Amino acid sequence: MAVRAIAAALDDPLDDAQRRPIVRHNLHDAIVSRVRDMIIEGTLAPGARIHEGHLGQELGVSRTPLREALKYLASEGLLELSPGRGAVVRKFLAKDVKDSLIVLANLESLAGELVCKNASDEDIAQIRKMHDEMLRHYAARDRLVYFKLNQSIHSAILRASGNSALADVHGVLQARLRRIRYIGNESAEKWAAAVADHEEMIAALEERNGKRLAKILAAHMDRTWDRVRDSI
Amino acid sequence: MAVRAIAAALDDPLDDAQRRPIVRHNLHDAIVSRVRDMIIEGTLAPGARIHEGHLGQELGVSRTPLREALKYLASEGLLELSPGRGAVVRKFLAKDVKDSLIVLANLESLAGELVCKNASDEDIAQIRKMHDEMLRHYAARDRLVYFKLNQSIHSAILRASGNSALADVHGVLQARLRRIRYIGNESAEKWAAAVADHEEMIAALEERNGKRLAKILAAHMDRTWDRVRDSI
DNA sequence: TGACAAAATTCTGTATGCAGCATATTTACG
DNA sequence: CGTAAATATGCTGCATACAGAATTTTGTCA
Repeated sequence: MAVRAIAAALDDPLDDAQRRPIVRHNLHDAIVSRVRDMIIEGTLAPGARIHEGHLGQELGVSRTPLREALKYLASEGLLELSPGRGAVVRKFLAKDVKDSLIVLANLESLAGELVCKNASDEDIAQIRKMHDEMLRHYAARDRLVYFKLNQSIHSAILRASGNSALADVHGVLQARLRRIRYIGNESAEKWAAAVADHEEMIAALEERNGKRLAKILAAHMDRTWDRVRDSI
Repeated sequence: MAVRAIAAALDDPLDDAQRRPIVRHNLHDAIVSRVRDMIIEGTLAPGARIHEGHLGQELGVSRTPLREALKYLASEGLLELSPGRGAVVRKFLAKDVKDSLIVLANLESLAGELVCKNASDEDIAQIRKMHDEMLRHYAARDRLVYFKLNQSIHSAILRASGNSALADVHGVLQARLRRIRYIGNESAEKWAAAVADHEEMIAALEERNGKRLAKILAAHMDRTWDRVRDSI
């Protein structure tokens, strides 16, 4: 199921360094995750044409399952297919990014209201745990792990909202922007502001104040635009 | 690009009777549209397992491009992939439908505000044209053409909003629900109420009253739930 | 030297074949 | 006669091979 695959990848977005070899069972999912990560990390640069032969060799798989994975990713919007010319890594223009952030703000806002209604206490505790861990990595200025936890928190909120369609489309948009948000350098103040947003978030969530959480999430997304606009 | 393919299919959702043969150029898109239509029309029933050999033979293509199309549709959420067992037409539970409608209401609401700001006069004139034609087919009680135009109007509003990410995710959710909305029988009164909604819609659009249009679209989507809930 | 045309190369698109797994059927046994 | 094991069948997953389109290279002429 699409949702699961996306959700799984969201939990483990940017694995550092070199990759474990492709697993033998469920090759499709493995290739999809790997290529998705390569796009997000920039190994496959935006606008770059994908050479099926080379990439297949690099991953140690033949062209057939690789092509299937490429079609899958094209449907997610990470690749574009031009007939006769194969797949190209999609370039996101500034407008695409801004448009996506507007939609994300809306979706997260809705999720904020729902999660306060529908989340179990364990869900919230789990999110709080991630939040605390994220704070530790903020204190250590460990940007990569911070980023991964940040994404995981947002995904967890969406999942805990109980609306899988919502989590699904959110996952697609979040995946599209992950690279840009990752490379988007934020100054110390902006980073601090983002952390402050998260503090408010978790507070609103724990008091199950849907309206407030929705507002914070939307505003948080608005500020994200300021953080990434220069890196597009 | 995913968006284009979806948008194209939205314009021509349920072509009646027998199909033109698969075109030779751009086989991928052709197969994707055809299989998507077969799912929407119910030729491929929800829960049904897809037999690659048979379906390929029926469409006159080999398994390779067919499998690629199946992965693509799985990413759209119309199919589910289970390793070793191939693709199965996704079953939408009542909750899935309701969840999707909630998200759709939100997205269309946002689109309503945007379209009043961003649409060109020609865009609006075009939508008005579709609306008038839809009314003629309502008068003739031609449910199929009415349905197609209805869907096209919603898609056109989304496209005219100028936010492609928004139109994109809307397209995915709309595609998932198309079959259910199509078979959802509405009584004469409910159908009339839907038409009345559309009248209000077009009025709000023409006076570019974003708030009003957003409200109408959201309410329209809420009522859709009543129309389809029994047919799930 | 630059531009155009033709040939050669490379890459994509599709079909086919085979291995392995899942399922259906048969057979053996309680 | 029912249940479980064993066998047989069928289907999916993957690799490879080939045809045709796209691109690059080479050659020729102005």
